[in-house]
Amino acid sequence: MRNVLPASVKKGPWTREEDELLSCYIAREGEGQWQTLPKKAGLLRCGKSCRLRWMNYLCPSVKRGHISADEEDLIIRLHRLLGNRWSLIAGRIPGRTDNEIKNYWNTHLSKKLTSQGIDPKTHKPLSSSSPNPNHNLNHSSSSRDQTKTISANSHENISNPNSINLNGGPRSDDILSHSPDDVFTSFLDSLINDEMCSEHTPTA
DNA sequence: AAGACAGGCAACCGCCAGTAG
DNA sequence: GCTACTGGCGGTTGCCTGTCT
Repeated sequence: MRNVLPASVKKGPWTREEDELLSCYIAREGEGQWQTLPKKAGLLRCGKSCRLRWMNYLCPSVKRGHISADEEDLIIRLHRLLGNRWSLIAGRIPGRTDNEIKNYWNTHLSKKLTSQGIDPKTHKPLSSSSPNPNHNLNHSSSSRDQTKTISANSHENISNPNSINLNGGPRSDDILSHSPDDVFTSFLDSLINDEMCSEHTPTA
């Protein structure tokens, strides 16, 4: 049986007391063990709810408040590269959570792009409806598939360094000496750099 | 002043991948 | 190899608040 919660489990907005209980417990015991955490911390919440609350609101590294123009620009660029991979996008923007970015995209940026005549899904002009399958990542596939594609590419690059465009990106010997996560991070950096270069130096 | 409406955001839900037994 | 469990993710919902009529 999965997701069978006791009838007493609480839902809805968190109270200040609950926040304090959760924060104190994690400060004392650390993160993790989310399934058993609520009971140990004296909370009537499910583990998932505790994790979400911590990750999106209580974690000290979370930066709350207005998203700057630079951050907004970065979100748009990353979304163009990654699609709806909010956790990946959030990972590139310090202090911002996937949920916050997802909400900001859905409430602000998608409308902003639409008002500029840009399809927020494909980042192409709304007038040209035919998607280009070779443009960066394949937006027609599901977001999870996109992750697989990106990951597959990045791992392929480990075994075959010649297949990666290293212009401005990581050197092949760096790739081989780094963990897969580092490789992916470097790969993403190179994609972003390429993106910015191509935007400022249009090709013939 | 009050009801209707829309926008923003916190939180929930369901699915999937990884992993331990 | 199979099963159950856990953590993580993206999509979606629904409440709260501000604005409009």
